[in-house]
Amino acid sequence: MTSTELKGFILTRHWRDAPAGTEIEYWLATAAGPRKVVLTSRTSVAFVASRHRTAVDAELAAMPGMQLRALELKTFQREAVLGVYAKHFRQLGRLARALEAQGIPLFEADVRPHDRYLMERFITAGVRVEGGRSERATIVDCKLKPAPEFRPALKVVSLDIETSQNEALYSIALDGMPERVVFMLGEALPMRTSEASSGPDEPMAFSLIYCSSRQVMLEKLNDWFERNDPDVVIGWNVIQFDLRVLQKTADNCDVQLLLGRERRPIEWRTHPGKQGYLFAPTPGRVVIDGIDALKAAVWSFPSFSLETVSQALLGEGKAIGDAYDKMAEIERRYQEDKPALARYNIKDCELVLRIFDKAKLLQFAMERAQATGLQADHFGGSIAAFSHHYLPRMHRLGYVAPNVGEIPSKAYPGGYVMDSKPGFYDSVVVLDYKSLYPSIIRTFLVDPVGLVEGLDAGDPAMRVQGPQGTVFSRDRHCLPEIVTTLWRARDEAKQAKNEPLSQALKLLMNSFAGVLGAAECRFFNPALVSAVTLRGHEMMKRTREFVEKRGYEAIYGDTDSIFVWLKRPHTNEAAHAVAASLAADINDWWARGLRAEQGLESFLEIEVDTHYKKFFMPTIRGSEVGSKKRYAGLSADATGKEAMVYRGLEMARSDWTPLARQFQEGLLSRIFQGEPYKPFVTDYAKSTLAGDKDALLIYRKRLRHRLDAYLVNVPPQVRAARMADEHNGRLGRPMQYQKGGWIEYVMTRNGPEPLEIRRSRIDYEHYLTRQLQPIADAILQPLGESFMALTTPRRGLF
DNA sequence: TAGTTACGATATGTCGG
DNA sequence: CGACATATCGTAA
Repeated sequence: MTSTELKGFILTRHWRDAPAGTEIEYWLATAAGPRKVVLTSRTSVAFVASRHRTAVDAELAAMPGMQLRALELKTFQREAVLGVYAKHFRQLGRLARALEAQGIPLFEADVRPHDRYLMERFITAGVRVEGGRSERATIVDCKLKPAPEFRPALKVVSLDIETSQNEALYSIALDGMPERVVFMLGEALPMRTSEASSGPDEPMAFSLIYCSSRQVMLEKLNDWFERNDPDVVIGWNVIQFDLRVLQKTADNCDVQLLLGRERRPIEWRTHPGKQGYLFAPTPGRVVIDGIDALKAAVWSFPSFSLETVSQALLGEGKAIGDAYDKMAEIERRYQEDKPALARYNIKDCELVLRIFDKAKLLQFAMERAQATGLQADHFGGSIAAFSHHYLPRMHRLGYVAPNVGEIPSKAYPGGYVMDSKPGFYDSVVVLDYKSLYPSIIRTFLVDPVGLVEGLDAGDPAMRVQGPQGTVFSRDRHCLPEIVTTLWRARDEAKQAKNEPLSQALKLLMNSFAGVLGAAECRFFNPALVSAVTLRGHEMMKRTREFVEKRGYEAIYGDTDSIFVWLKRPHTNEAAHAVAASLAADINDWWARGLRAEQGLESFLEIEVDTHYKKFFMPTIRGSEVGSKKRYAGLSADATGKEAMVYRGLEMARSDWTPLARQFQEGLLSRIFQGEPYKPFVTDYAKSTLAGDKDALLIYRKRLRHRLDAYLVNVPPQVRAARMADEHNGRLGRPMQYQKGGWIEYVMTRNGPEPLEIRRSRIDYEHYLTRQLQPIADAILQPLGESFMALTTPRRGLF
């Protein structure tokens, strides 16, 4: 009964309506192992405008166990509200629907009990457990308090399966915990002498367990999970493939798949928007997919296949050819060499573990959960994270949250993109505003409640004028404080070299302006988000004036950055010094100006981003007008370290061929380094035509839609994919592209042909005029040259 | 278990000559 | 045939 202090990290959360009232369940990871926290008989609350009391009373007559109470709260329309208290959370949903039919909004009826409990106590992930009754690993009716710093060591298992091409389960591998194992369908083959002597003699560091049926495999899997009891399950596409196939297999052979704690099943959900995308809530365990986690942490790779990512991060893979070779090889090993299939299977588990380690994905997921208030395996969720932070603070200012859809959707401006001045330059420095939108929110007090309060702040001195006639309260707001807290936490994380936390906080802050512009967010308001973006426009224009008054020229800028041409070549040190002093002066100028003119404290902070010793800004193709979002440069950091930078150009785009990208890189680097470039152009074209670069001709494009959804026109990648799948059909192989995906093809004299069937001759003319010439001319024309002139042998020359 | 707008390039398909 | 609109992809921030 007397509890020593227990701290935990929330792994999963759940609610259910029990006879005595709503129950909330949290699974925690603690230093002493997993604990289940159950909070019983919880009352749920929603809000309704007091003027609808009669209508609400009429509805409640048929709903026992609900109560109304007048509260000191109001809506965004500044109407007084009643609290509606329900013994069962589901009653609130029913009431909301009944009232909606009468045009009466019920506010916050969609905030789920387990989230509500946490947010109102400022808990995100780390908790301290106080009081309650303990029985073994379960704690009932305790209190949870925030313990933001608590991070337990989590037990992680990496799971991977192998199947036939039709998803018939062959084997299951589990790695990362002491009991490393592969469950294999079938029985050990008697080993032939030749195999035993020629095969690799390595000892298997895992147990290979043969199972006589899939039913047995799944039962052994269930037992393994119960015995080893991991906190976290990781894998590669693990929910959409491995767990889905395991569940399907279990359903087909009439056995239960029980991977949750207490041998509970996965509670499958489908994504409301993304067709066919599954969620796999698993009681007590967090399921983290490596691909989703990398994307959430804004890693970028040419492809997110396990092979590509392990090559990029670990310098190692285990490729056995293309997808078709891979399937054939798995089939062969299953038939002829099961130990080899097992090794292959567990090797994937190991790669995933090492990728998680290398990219610190588990730390990122935990820090993100702590920062956002979302469950650790819930990626995306910007809107939910905003609500988690905003709702409790808003309640304390006396407001209830609006419902989604109160404000009609409307277009609003985004970032300001300056017209560029095209050409080649020496010494261009880039200054950029650090976390621009969060800094605007902090400085100009942009806030949903602030906008409501600004309407009738009696004292004009308590208002801040925003763009388009908006007015914000100077002292009643939430978002600026939330941003300030996160900003400080991020500075601390940086100091402590906690990169995952710093990254998580940055992403969270940057999502705040975005969600105010998302119609699915309850705080959506075009006026509010415009107040942020238009401030940004104004800042960019004023920054430009400042820079030009100093005698420099702004040649480009995008949203939060300004490209300043120093007008003559500077040494790297000199350029960095000029940039640093410009940045300091701009920051000082904002601070003094905002204080003097509006009495605001400036959190605007411009900083030196890059010095480009050499810089190239192209024109729009076939025009003299400077391009936007496309440029290249040779950067040098403060220590003098140089790097080529490409933004938006073909070099930065995965849908251009390697031929084109290598050409652009070769040409620009020669020009930037002051090396001869004309022979390069001539030779490159010549060797392309000679077939020396045939390995570089492959286009790789995504099919973003189902193959049968391309109706209006048929782009090359779709033509290639249709050919490939017809081919697969003829061979009796499964179709690869029907639901979209990635396709690789080359351009032949008979049009695009997928890699699966390359029979026609290469269309070199296409590669010359469509891949090399546009790139060459964009670069050469400012230099008074052209691709044609350099690649057409002139008459009379020889 | 839904953050955003701004921008550019190519290929396709239609229309009028 | 070229002018033009639009579909599609991928990217910057």
